[in-house]
Formats: sequence, C-alpha cells, structure tokens
Amino acid sequence: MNISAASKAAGLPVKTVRYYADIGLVDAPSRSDAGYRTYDDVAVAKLVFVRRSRAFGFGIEACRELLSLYQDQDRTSSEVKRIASKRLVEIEEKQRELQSLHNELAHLVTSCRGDHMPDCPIIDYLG
Amino acid sequence: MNISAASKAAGLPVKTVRYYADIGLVDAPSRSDAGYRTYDDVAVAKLVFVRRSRAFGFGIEACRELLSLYQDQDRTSSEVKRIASKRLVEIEEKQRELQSLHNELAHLVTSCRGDHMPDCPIIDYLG
DNA sequence: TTAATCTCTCCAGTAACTAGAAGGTCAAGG
DNA sequence: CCTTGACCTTCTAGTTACTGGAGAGATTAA
Repeated sequence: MNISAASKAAGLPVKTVRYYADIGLVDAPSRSDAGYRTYDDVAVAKLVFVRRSRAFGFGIEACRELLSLYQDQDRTSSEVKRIASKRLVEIEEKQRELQSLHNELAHLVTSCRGDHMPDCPIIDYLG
Repeated sequence: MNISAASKAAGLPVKTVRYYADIGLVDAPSRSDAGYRTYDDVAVAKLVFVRRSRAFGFGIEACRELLSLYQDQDRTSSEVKRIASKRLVEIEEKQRELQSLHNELAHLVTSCRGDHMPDCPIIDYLG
C-alpha cells in the first residue's frame, strides 16, 4: 500500500500520516526501491487507533501512551482507565468553562436590542 | 505609566501588552526618552477591553472589530450583536461537540473495570 | 512518448502568546 | 560615585498539531 491508499484506509490526510511517523508517534514505514513509503494492515490499524484517540481529544503524548498500551499484551486496564479519566476531567472542566461563558454571553446578547442605536450592553460590559 | 504598571492595571502579562501593540490590535504607545513605552488610562482601558473580549473567546480579529466599535460613537448595536451572536453559536457548537465526546468517553470509562487485567473496552473501542 | 497522477523532501505558516537571552536604564543605598 | 536590583528594550525561538506549497523524481495509462 502506498501512502494515499493507507491514508484513505486510515481516514487521515496524507500529510498527517507522514507527520505521525515524523514525530515518532507511529513507526517509520518501510520504503520501496523508489523511496515510497509502504504500509500494511497493521500500520493502518495503528493509524486508525490514533485517529480515534485524537477524535476524543487526546493529545499526541496521550496517544503515544495509549498506542503503547494497545500494543502491550501485559497492560492493565487501570492504566488505560487512568488516562481516559484524566481526559474526561479535562472535558468536564472545559464544559463548565463554556457553560459559564455561554450563560454570560447569552444574557448580554439577549439584552442587546441590536438596532441602529449605539447603546449596547455588550460593549458596556466589555468596556 | 510604564509597561509593568499598565500590565497590572489591565490584568494582562507584560509580554501580552507588548504583543497586542506589535500586531496592531491596540495603538503603539508613546515612548520615553529612554525608549520605554508609556501608557495612560485610555490605553489601559483598551487593554482591559481586549482582555474581557478574549475571556469570552473572541479571536484577535473579532477583538479588533469590537474595539473599533467600542471607539466608534456612530456604531450600531446590531453590529456588536452580530459579532457576539456569532461567538455564541461557536460556543454552542463546541458545547455540543464536548457533550457528545463526554457521553461516549464517560460510557467507556464507566464500563472499564480498571483492574490489573489487560481487557479494556476503551482500548477495544479505539482499536 | 507524453500527460496525468503519485510521491518525495524541505520550508513556512497557522493562533495567540510565552520563554529566554543579551543588553540598556533607573532609583536607592552605602 | 558606585553598585545592586528591578525594570525596560529587542530579537529569536518554542508551543500544538498539523497544513500548504514549491520543486523535483517516479509511476502508470493511453
């Protein structure tokens, strides 16, 4: 498989596939005589794993840890759970943050008449 | 006022105060004989305005627009409301995204036993 | 053969700062 | 007068996770 086939199979842009090997997140693929990267199903599976992990918002370093656990037959589920729980806490923190932003901003937007006059509670609040 | 006093008054790091002038978000301050930046209350008020806008998650370009409306006696509140509403929509989109992430991840974390065994629904889901 | 489509590497840019280095300035104390 | 420490200056580079593009070589189909 050349890179574009692997890219399609993994659901990642070609550039990203190359990037993940560049930073050592996945193994550097073997090369054809012409220097083309060649991928097999195992390599693609790892790329898919990373894509799904990234979709949960895990950072590259967390993906690195998860991927290593994925490949480790002797892993314990507690290690995985610890990493996932940490991400969950981050998500919850972000949710609270956004909720509070939303409350405030929604209030301001509602109270702004949005007409041709300059008076505006949003600007007043910011200034 | 030198930069550190302005920074404290505005509630922004010194580096950020310099940065905002570098990118033309706020006016370049006047300089003392020695080349020190000097700030007055008006300049500080604008920095505070930017800090509050950024706290709502407005991007630099949005801050630029808001700041210009702030200083424009002939603004209409509808322009302000349009920008704020746009941000509100972004926040809501992000909230939905996080909610769905949270649902999925919380489910996985709950169903993972987190013990010394390798079996793990989180890893299974990712792989 | 030739044109289209891959692929390669390398460089630069994105958002919004932040860290640090090297060096000039200022006010207070001895 | 001198020093010490806090402050200021500019400049470069790093952060996250890619993404875009240039220039050049490889492969494939007609």
